[in-house]
Amino acid sequence: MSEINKDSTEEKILHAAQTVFIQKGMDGARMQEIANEAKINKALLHYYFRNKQKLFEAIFSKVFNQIFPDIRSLIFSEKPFEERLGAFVERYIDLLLKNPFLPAFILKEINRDPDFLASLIKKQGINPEEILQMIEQEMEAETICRMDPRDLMINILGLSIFPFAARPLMQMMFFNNSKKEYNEFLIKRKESVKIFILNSILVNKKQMPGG
Amino acid sequence: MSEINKDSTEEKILHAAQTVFIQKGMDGARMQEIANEAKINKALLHYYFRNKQKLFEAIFSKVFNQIFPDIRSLIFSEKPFEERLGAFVERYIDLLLKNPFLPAFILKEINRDPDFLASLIKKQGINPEEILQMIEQEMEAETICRMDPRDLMINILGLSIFPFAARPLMQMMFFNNSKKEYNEFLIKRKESVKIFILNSILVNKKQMPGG
DNA sequence: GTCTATATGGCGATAGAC
DNA sequence: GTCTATCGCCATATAGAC
Repeated sequence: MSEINKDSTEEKILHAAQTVFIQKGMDGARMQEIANEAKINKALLHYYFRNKQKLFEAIFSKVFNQIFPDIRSLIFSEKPFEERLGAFVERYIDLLLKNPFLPAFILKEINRDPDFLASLIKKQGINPEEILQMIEQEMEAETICRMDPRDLMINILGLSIFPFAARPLMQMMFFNNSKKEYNEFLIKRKESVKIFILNSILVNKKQMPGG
Repeated sequence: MSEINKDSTEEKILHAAQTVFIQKGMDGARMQEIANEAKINKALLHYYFRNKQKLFEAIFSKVFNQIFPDIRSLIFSEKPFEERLGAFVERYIDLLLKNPFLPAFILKEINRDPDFLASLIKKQGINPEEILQMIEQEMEAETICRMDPRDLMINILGLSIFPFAARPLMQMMFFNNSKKEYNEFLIKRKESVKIFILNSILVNKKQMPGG
């Protein structure tokens, strides 16, 4: 029981590795830089994680499971669909605001090892099929427009994630490269994305920005 | 006049470098691999482009200018806004279908060198301000909902680009990792994204998937 | 467990013949 | 312009003292 220490060397390594890997990616990261960040010796990295690949996988799965949090509780509550969808968008963008580099990191590394990615998805409790079916039920009940549920899912994710993943370019093109303005813009998107989606899928209602 | 040869060594290098850089990124790419791909010697790469960074920049600007084609002609035609927007989405997704790895590549490398990115944007004829103003005029004329024009632009780009950038994950989660099905899905999105956006922004009209 | 020192290999880059 | 050979560095990884 005594070795459960949040400031343990292993924890320090994991924290440092996450910082460096997220900014530089697997290829760009250097073991020395991670060791510096953790304020330990480089050899210790190998003592704890054998090699760079293993350390990277530890970080990637950690981060991956973090960005796909248990959505189910939000998605499958008793509230009306639009409320659940709104809550999901808000919570998701909030998560990204707290971890703004995750999207670029995930997208960057998603191609590296498809098998590893597949294993992570399986380990994860989330069942995409289940969510798609739920969306289909809503369409059946005609509370939302009929469309491919996968389109809707990917639209929701894209609208939430893209502004983070493409931040440097978007900020430069549309915000005079002002970090402050772009941050405010991202916060406002918790509302505007919600409205944009609901406007598109709600049947027979037109929700306006002000109301 | 005689040295304008499309099969020149320089062309072969550029083509090979694009293939490798797009798949592996700057950090992951190896000069040797590019040389193999071009079926030339590694030393020739340095003879033509001095170093890896310069070669990468040549590829990145080439690709960058390719993915930001002269949008103006489409955006600023005489046709009604919804038609122009629809045409833009279609043409943009078509471009991505022909170059499916560009989005991931661009997003991956967008953080590397902000100054270089800025210089590319400036060199490019596109003036984002001009497009935003045009969108604002449409809102003024009440042909589309009032909202932050930058939101609309980023929504359009995100909805078009994200399914390509996040392909491995989306394909695995929602399409049983079927490449064929995902390709068909992407093609259908030329229509569904258009509908999704127009549904959301058109005032007093509700466009349905079938009509 | 943590360190110093070193092995080992790979990569970008150059020298120099042709 | 194109090649072979090689340099010099740097990054991962290991050996071994403490």
